[in-house]
Amino acid sequence: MTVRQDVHSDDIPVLCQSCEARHRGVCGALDPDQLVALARSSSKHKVEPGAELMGDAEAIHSYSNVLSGVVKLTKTLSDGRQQIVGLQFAPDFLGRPLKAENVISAEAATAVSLCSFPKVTIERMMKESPGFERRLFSQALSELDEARGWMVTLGRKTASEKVATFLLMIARNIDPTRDPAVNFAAFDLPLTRADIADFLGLTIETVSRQLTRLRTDDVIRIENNRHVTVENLSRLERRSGA
Amino acid sequence: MTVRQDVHSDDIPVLCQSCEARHRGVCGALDPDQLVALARSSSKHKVEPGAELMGDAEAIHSYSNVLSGVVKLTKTLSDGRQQIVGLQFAPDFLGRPLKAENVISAEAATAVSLCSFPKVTIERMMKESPGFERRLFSQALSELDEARGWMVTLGRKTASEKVATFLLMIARNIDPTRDPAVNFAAFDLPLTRADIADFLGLTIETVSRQLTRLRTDDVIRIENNRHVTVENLSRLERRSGA
DNA sequence: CGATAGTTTGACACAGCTCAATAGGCGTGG
DNA sequence: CCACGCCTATTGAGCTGTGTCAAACTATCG
Repeated sequence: MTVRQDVHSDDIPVLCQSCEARHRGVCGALDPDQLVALARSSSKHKVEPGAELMGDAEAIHSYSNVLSGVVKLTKTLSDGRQQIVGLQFAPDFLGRPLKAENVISAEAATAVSLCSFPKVTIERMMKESPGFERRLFSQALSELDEARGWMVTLGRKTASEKVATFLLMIARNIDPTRDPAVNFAAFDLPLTRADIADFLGLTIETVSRQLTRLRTDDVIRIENNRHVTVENLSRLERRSGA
Repeated sequence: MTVRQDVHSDDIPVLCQSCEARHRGVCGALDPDQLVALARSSSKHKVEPGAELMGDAEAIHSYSNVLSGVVKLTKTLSDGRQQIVGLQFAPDFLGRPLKAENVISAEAATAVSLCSFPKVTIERMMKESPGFERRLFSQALSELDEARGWMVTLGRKTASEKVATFLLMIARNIDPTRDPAVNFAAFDLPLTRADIADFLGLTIETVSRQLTRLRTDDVIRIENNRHVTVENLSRLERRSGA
C-alpha cells in the first residue's frame, strides 16, 4: 500500500486541488509532478443530460474522470432492445483501457462534469506510474464484481426485488460523502423510468407499478416523480432479496 | 520436478513447456527466469466435476491457471437462488486479484486441471513484472466486457435467444485451438441443464424445451443429452438475437 | 394556459414458471 | 447380458408474473 505524500496544496495544479478523483479516484496514485503533467493535457467540461460520451464500436480517443453527475453505460441489440450495463458516479474513470474500440456506449444520465485526457496521455501515465495502472486495474475489478452482482439481479430476482435493489444501489452511490452506517437516505433519481427499466430488464410500466407498491407499503416516499426518501434502508434491503 | 541450476535465458521449466497459459495466458508475459521462479512454487493438479475451487466470502490463499476443463463462477442469494456469473476455460486465470476475500464461488463444471500458485507468489510477480500485471488487467477487462454482454442476454433476450447465445459461446470457447472462421462446431456440453438454467436465468424445463425446439428446427443435433453438433453456426447466431 | 414528455393505472395476453408424470442414460450387481 | 435403481432430461397441463396496449394523469416550460 502506498502512503499518500504530505503535499502542500501549492504543489498541486489548481485544476486538481478540490478534485474528488485526486482523493478516491485514479489520480490519487500520482505525485505532484505527475499531476502537473497530467493536468497539462486535461480539460474539464460539463455536458447536458442525454449527451453521448462514447459510442459503441467507435475508436477511443480520450478517457475521463467523472467529477459529478451520473453516466449510463449501455449496450443495444440490433433490433433496438437496450440494456444499461453499468452506472458511473464521481470519481469513476470512464473509458475502456487497453483497447482501440469501445464495445459499449456511454451517455450522460444527468448533467455531468468530466475531466478528460487524450488516449496517449493515459497510456503514457499507465507506463510511467505503476500506481496509476494499479488504480485502473482495481477499478476494473470492482466494476467486474458489480457487473456480476447485477447478473444475479437480472437473472434471478423478481421485478419488485430488482427495483428495491436498484434504489438501494442509487442511495449508496449518489452522494460520495455519504456515511454508509446511516440508515436513512434521500436523493433525486438520476434515471427516468425508461432508464430504470433498461437497467433492470423490465418495462416502464412494471417499474412504475413496483415503485407504487413500495410507496403504498411505506418503504419509500416519492415527490415530483424524482425525489425519493427512504426512512429505513434496512427495510428496503429486506425487499431486495439480497 | 527438478529445475536445473544454471538456467540459460532460453531454458523454460518442464512444467511450462507445453502449457497453454504460457502462450495465450498470463504466463506469456514472463521471461524464462521469471517462469522458473514462478514454477518453483506452482503445483499442477486435477479435480473432479463438482469440486469447489473457491468459496464466497472465503479468504484468498491461492490463484490458478485453468489448463483444461470448464470452471463455473457462481453467486447465490440467501434463499438459495443461484446464478452463474461466468465460465472459465483454458488458459484463463482464476481468482480475484487485489482482494483479501472472494465475492463469488468457483466450482469445476467438468474435470479440470489447474496450475496453482500461492497468493504471495502472484503478488510478488505482479510487483516485479509489469507485463504480468498488464495481462491480469487485460483479462479482467475482457471478463468485464463479457459480464456486460451477459447482462444484455439476461435482461433483454427471450428464452430461445438465451439458449442460442449460450450454445454459441460454448462452441467458441470450448476448444482453444478452434478456428473462428469455421462455420461448424461439435462439442460436449460442459454444463448440465440445471447449470445452463442457472447461467441464463431460466428453469431447467425452459432450457430443455428451447433445446428441443432448436433440435426439431434442425439448427443443432444432440446425442446422449450432452454431445451437440452445429452444422451452421451462422444459423444459430441468427437465433441468438445478436 | 396549452403543449409536450414523462408517469401512472387498467385490462388483457402470453412467455416462462410450477408441478407432475414419463422417458432416457448409465453404473452396479446378479 | 439383463435387471434394477438412480439421476438427469423431456414432455404435458395449467398458472402467474410481467409484458402489451391504451387511456388518463402530472410536471414542466414556453
